[in-house]
Amino acid sequence: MEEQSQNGGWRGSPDVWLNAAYDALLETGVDGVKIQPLAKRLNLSRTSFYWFFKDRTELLDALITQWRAKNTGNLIKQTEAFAETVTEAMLNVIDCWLKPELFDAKFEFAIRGWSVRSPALLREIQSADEQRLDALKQMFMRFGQNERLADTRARTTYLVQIGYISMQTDEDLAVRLQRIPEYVEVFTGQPPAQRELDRFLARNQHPA
Amino acid sequence: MEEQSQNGGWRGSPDVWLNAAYDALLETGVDGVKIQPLAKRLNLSRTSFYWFFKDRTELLDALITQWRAKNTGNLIKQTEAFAETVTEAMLNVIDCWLKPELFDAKFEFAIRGWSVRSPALLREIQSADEQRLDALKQMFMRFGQNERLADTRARTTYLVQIGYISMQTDEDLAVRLQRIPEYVEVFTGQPPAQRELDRFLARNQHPA
DNA sequence: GGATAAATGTACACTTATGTCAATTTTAAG
DNA sequence: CTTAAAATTGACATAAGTGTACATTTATCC
Repeated sequence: MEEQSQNGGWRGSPDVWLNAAYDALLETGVDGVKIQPLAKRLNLSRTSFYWFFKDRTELLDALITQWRAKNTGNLIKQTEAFAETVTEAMLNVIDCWLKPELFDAKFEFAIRGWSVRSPALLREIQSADEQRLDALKQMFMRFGQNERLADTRARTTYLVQIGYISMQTDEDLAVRLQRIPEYVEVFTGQPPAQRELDRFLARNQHPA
Repeated sequence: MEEQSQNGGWRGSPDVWLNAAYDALLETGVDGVKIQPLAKRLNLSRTSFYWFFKDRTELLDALITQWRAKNTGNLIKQTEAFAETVTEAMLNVIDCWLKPELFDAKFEFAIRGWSVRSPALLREIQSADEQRLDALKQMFMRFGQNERLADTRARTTYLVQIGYISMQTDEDLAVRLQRIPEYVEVFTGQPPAQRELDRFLARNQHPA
């Protein structure tokens, strides 16, 4: 009785509209998130939307809430994961850029594009940036970097990822994995040990 | 007779509309570039726009043309500027991130946000990214880096900047100058010489 | 099977945008 | 002063979106 996703039942729900909004946000930016087009895609009457949400603003707020919940928490967790060396710690962080369940890059990009027109959202993003940068900086300092260099290394690590997202490159996993050893070397100042790379590849080479 | 920017003359011109469009693009993204609001800001009748441009699309195309002309050319020029060492070369590139006349970061950000909804524009941006990354890679290789590491250093340098733009941080010149020596070290793998920094600061410390 | 709540749909009123057309005003040139 | 080109404007037609009110359909609970 719990699962009733067959046909015939009610077609709409808050989640159905929210997921459609999420898709539209990623595909076309916040200005693509409009009730009328979403209704067309869902084959639902436009107005039945208002049974689940007060208005369009409430839907947009729900999107922001969803973003808030996901990306920042996981990244910080990865900076704190166990590691013997700074290169191993770096590889833990890089997991975020390869595992979609840890960090939703397209969502992140869409939210940033949206923030141009929403000062409130911009403030939220900048607070998230600060938290993430600080977590990375602490990580570098735990491995003996002085504060200024730790700060710059944190920024480099983080900004490369934000920049990568912003470039909207769509390379496959193999290509991206190739560059990892060099990135670790540039970000941390030293090359990763082979056994660290082996461990990293072992957990990242199953694309399914 | 050449300068007639007093009051009374014709108020509109292609440039007046294009500049207003540019401002709107930077402030609110491409969806803010609408004839009606622009007309209100310019205190002009909405319809007089059509005397200068065929339609909205032509205005948007003009914006893209403007972007194309500015950012890529200057960056590549800086990667090719004279330098004795890799750190000096890096400081030449960093000029782009500090001198608005060399690289318009906000414009770049707005264009990237726009490209989510314009496949043609996305292709243009990706071509620009390739050209810029290649120029940086060549620069690192001229100073003896092997190809793979040169590629990663080029990406790091470039992506940090794209990421920085995407963060929409608004730090003042002094704060940004402080971090430069560390960035040079991370990007190139070696710290810059003091006389190189002196030269760099000399040409970047006049904010006017 | 009938009441009831959940979900959907139709009709309406309103807003904001685009682009065309036919006047009208303004400037410069003869 | 006239005229013609350059620039501006208001009226019109159209499109796409928002949200409300009210009726209708669909499932569920007794």
